[in-house]
Amino acid sequence: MSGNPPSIVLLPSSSSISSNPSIQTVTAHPIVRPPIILHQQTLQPSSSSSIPFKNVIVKPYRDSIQQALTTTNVDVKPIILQQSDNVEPHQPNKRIALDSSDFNSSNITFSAVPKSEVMTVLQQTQPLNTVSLATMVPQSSSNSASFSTLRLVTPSTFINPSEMSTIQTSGQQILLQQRGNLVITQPLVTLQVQQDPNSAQKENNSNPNLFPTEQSTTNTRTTNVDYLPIQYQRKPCNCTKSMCLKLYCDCFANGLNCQNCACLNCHNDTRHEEERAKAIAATLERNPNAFKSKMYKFANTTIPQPDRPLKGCNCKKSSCHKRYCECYESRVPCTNLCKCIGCKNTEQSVHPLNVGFYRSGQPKTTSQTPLDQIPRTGPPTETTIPNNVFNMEVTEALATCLLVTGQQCEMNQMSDLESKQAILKEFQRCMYQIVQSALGRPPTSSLFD
DNA sequence: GAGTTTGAAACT
DNA sequence: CAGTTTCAAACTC
Ligand SMILES: [Zn+2]
Ligand SMILES: [Zn+2]
Ligand SMILES: [Zn+2]
Ligand SMILES: [Zn+2]
Ligand SMILES: [Zn+2]
Ligand SMILES: [Zn+2]
Repeated sequence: MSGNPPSIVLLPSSSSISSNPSIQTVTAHPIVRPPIILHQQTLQPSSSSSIPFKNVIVKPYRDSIQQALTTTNVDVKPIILQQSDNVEPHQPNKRIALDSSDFNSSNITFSAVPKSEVMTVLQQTQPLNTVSLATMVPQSSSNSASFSTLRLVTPSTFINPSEMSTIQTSGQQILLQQRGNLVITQPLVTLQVQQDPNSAQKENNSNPNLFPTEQSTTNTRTTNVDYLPIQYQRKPCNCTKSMCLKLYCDCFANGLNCQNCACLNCHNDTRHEEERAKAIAATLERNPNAFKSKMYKFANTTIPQPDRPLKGCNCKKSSCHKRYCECYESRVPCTNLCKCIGCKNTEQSVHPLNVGFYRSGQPKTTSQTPLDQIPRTGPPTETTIPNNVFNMEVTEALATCLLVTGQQCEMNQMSDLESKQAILKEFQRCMYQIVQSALGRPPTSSLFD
């Protein structure tokens, strides 16, 4: 309820930077595979064996800091602070009645662009239904648009310097650790083109992966990713025989050029555009839906993206409870389109925290998961926040902010310690914004400090 | 890290 | 279409 949707702008509290275009990229393969939250997380009392830390290397897609990720329409539901007497402590499949009846669609906006610009941009793009775009960010923190930092709602989860987010900036690399349901992933920096007839086809290395997705147009370069405006593809492929020009290759399947991949004989790069184009055409001919999101996975789109899966799985041995299953991997329950045998991937079985993970602006769920049921290692809290707060989109935006901060640190030649502190602070700031938004709080409740 | 299992994509 | 092969990733040890 409550009339107008608040919007929250998350932008890196930029400090002074000088545009230093020459940054070299470290070529380490990102290890990113967002873990699926399981039900019976055995919460061992803080031991070595409890929730394992996984290292996630956040690595910039492109070198310079000139990146921005802007996302609109993130899911946010109005949420009432309340203690969690409502929920069974440890019942796995217990879900809270969800009434999707009325949700307050507030906006969260992450961006590496000064606030003012973001706003403008948003205004421009909104009608066009474009969500993300990349912009050059000069530097210049706008008029001290710094958001302040407050206390986090869940202090236990973060800011535990020694054990927690080991953030190291070394070279161009930021090493984070993942904990609980917070997954830091490589920030997306697929430049997602705006509808801009001219600039789209520039030769600046911006966006090599354009994909024609409409079957209508034979092979026109649609300058626009109609269906996949935001790409979550990060994982490097390891193809050896497909030349990364078949759907076997995830990079190709997601409309991306291979980058930082370990593939052999890869032709899925800008140097084989012609061949690649043919491959795309061939693939589309085989299956016109090929590059549409088969499952929900990449359904965070603005345009026609089908609201339901186009296709089901055919699992026979995995009970659809392994990541072999595309439905499970996409964190959606199996549907009647699936021809699986022995399926256990039901509405009930999907952990609430996984619901809508890959959906942008995923609004459906009003259910909450008490923080003490969120897998983590710290002590419980009485607060609850809506599910799906840390979906892929939000997480990615968060990661982008951190990355930008790290790069700024480098450019300013800050010491390691300073950098760590800065990034941690940025993390804190972002978290605060996210939580605020998750709680349905108005945006600007920021204070200067 | 090597070897196996799995199911989507490709092929016939 | 259906049946088979190929493929790269998920998984196991
Ligand atoms: Zn590949
Ligand atoms: Zn690749
Ligand atoms: Zn490749
Ligand atoms: Zn399945
Ligand atoms: Zn399924
Ligand atoms: Zn199934």
